[in-house]
Amino acid sequence: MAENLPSCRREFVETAGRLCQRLGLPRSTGQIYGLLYLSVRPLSLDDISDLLSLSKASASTGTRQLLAWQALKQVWVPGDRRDHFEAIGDLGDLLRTGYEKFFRPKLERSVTKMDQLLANLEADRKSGALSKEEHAFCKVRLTHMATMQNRIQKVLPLAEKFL
Amino acid sequence: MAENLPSCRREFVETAGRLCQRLGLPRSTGQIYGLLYLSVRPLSLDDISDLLSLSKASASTGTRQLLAWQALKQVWVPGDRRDHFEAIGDLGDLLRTGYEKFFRPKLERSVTKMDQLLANLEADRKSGALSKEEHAFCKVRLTHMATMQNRIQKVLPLAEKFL
DNA sequence: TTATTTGTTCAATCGTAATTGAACGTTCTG
DNA sequence: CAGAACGTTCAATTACGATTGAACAAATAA
Repeated sequence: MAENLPSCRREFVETAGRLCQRLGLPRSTGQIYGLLYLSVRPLSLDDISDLLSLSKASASTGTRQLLAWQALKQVWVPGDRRDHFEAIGDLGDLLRTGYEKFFRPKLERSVTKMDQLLANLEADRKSGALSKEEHAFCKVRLTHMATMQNRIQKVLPLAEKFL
Repeated sequence: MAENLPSCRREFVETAGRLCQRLGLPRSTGQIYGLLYLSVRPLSLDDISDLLSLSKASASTGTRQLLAWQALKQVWVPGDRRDHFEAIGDLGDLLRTGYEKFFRPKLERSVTKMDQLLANLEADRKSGALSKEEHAFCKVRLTHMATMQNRIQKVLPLAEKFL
């Protein structure tokens, strides 16, 4: 069933799959997006699982994930009862959404975490778990890290706007 | 042997470990860096594996990895035959090095890959594997992706300088 | 020299998460 | 209505890579 893709699309699918894999995401998800990114017409779940030699279960979970990331949209194909999927081509939007949904919340949580750590540092000093010297050293290091966090939080939205 | 760390350091180690894990790197590597980042004095492999309840093998591979990333330096402690390790505190440098060693080569390879894909696209057109319509569509999509690559390549060095 | 300490390497183990097949509920069709 | 088509869910399997213990080599000490 599979392997009837033109070589450029096959290669693209493979590359997209490996990219996702390296980012810690399921390979199949990347393959699905790659397949649809170079597809003139929307594809059904069956098309996807056939062309990629994936189980329909994988195709289903993968497409739902991609829909949640707004990387795909569902389109209706007249005369076919099945769901069909189309890649959203604007990669800039995709990256922006990814930043908003994925990175930014994580960065904000990390700032909260840093506050906790600094509070903990003072508590440890008071309880005697840290000597004066240790306390001073840790404080320098942690505040350095905190300023780095702030810079990242400032520069990312700018970079994001540029894309 | 383990568990005699002040709570702020313990928490920091845990956080650093989880961060690395989420980035697709070994948790132990993050733990090691976290431990040393808040350590006033250099630690030996035995110290590390004791304090983190890790095998010496993990400590060894982790420290060597971190040395390669220039996240640690090796220091000599008089009167002790063992290697000792110290965290390099400048996180800006760490990120810059990480970009140079990790991201940039990958980005450059991705540009080469894109050239291959575009060449492949033409070949598929000539061989008839792609219709004129398909060829045009894929070309639009791939060139869009190529411009995105270029933008990323331009903005990252700037962001990097800001940190 | 032999014994001990130290660090690395490698096959085996373990944990985690992706993938699958089967069972399910729902919606359409005849 | 019965039956088929479609998509989802979930337990079981599988694949991958981090971690480990043991064997090893190199350097030191006795």
